[in-house]
Amino acid sequence: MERRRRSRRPSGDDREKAILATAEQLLETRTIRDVSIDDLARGAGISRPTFYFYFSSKEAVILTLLDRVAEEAGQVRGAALAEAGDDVAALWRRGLETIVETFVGHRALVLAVSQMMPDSAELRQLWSLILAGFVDDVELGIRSEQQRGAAPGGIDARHLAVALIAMTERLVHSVLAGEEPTLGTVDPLEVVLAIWSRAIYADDHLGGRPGATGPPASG
Amino acid sequence: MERRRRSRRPSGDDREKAILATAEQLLETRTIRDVSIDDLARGAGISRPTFYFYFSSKEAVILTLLDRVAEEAGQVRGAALAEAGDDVAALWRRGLETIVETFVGHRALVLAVSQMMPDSAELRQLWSLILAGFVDDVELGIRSEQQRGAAPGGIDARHLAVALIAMTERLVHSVLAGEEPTLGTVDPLEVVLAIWSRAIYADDHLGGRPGATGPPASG
DNA sequence: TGAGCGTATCAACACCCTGTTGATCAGGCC
DNA sequence: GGCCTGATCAACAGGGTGTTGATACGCTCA
Repeated sequence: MERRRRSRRPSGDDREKAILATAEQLLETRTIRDVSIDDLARGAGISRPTFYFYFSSKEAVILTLLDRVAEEAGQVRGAALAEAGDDVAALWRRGLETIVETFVGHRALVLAVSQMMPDSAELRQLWSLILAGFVDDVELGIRSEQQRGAAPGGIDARHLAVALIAMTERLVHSVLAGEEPTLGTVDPLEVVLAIWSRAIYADDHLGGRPGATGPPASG
Repeated sequence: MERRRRSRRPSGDDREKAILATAEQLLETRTIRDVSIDDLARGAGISRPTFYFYFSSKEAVILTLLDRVAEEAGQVRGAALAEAGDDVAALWRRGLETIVETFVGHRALVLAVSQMMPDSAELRQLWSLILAGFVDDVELGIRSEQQRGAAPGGIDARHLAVALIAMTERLVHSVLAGEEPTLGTVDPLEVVLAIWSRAIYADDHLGGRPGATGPPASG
């Protein structure tokens, strides 16, 4: 691991970091829409045109920030899987905690990203990459449980995983944004986990086949 | 039902309609961000300042459009409940279809709303009102099934309802926006319904109590 | 009938934000 | 010492929002 850049610029690299730091800081108190490029520039001690020397747009700043999170998410995903042993229940819980933590641990950024997504194909793509990672893990877990007979089939593992991650994402986002309707004071994680459990392990009797009518009482 | 306004303006009322119609039309092909107030004005055959005579902002236009949907949603909710008889499975399916239809039937508007929500407290409020209506219905259904013993307890009906609506909302939105990861070619409604079924009727064994470890195989 | 009042309309303005241009400056290097 | 490259910014161009002040239309009431 030798250092790559021999000619370290006196300030250039620091300026970039300063911009990113300013962005993170300002996002703690304001919406991304309310943070102008001038704000970012001033915060980093430079003028607006100089900002453009480092980033091509506000979007690029957020993208860089999100890149970090994406990398972090990839790493913890692997770690969570390796960590827990045979305890399947603990493994699900740990996995869900990891996912939730990824969002909650970057509240300001996540909200900014969700606000800019409609305007940025690149952001959408990177975000969906992060989600896809989570979906892959959950899908794998479901498939594994289905194959060893612990979980019933009937729903495609992939579809189930996509839906469960969608639910989790939306619910966490609601909480982060303070939206209604709420789960109240309850830890969203517990609610989500309970539904994951039922969705993955229980059998369905409301299924797609027409004619299936009376719902059997399942104790 | 007598007409209220005796002095019907020669054009004023029509202008307002024209603006709303223009908005709906333009949203079919562009993002709300890409529709300027000037576009709306020109589309309605007026100048930009005149637009402000009818609406105070772009947000107000979307709000008016969403108001209609909110009313419509309230009406079909009642209808769906009254319609189906004893067939509980059909009732759930019908209810879910109603909800999904509300979103899908107004694709352009829904996408516009979701884009403006971060910037508009009023939009957030109205949107959450619509959602709350759906949540109430689902909660009622769950509670009813739990009380007659068809559905197990273990998850609070309200929380379950909130989470299921969140999942549905997010998933439908993904499809409307063409986001990844996708459910593929499958009808999202079937996937969602299957998960509703499991979440509402099956029992959980991954639950919150620590110590619960080995997942029992459920047939 | 014509003064008066609300409705409706818009040119022109003030403002803010983004992104670009072109000039400038500082330092390493040949 | 000349020159390229990195870095910087005043000034500009362009596009969007929301406001102001003047104006025109039509109805009503004296």
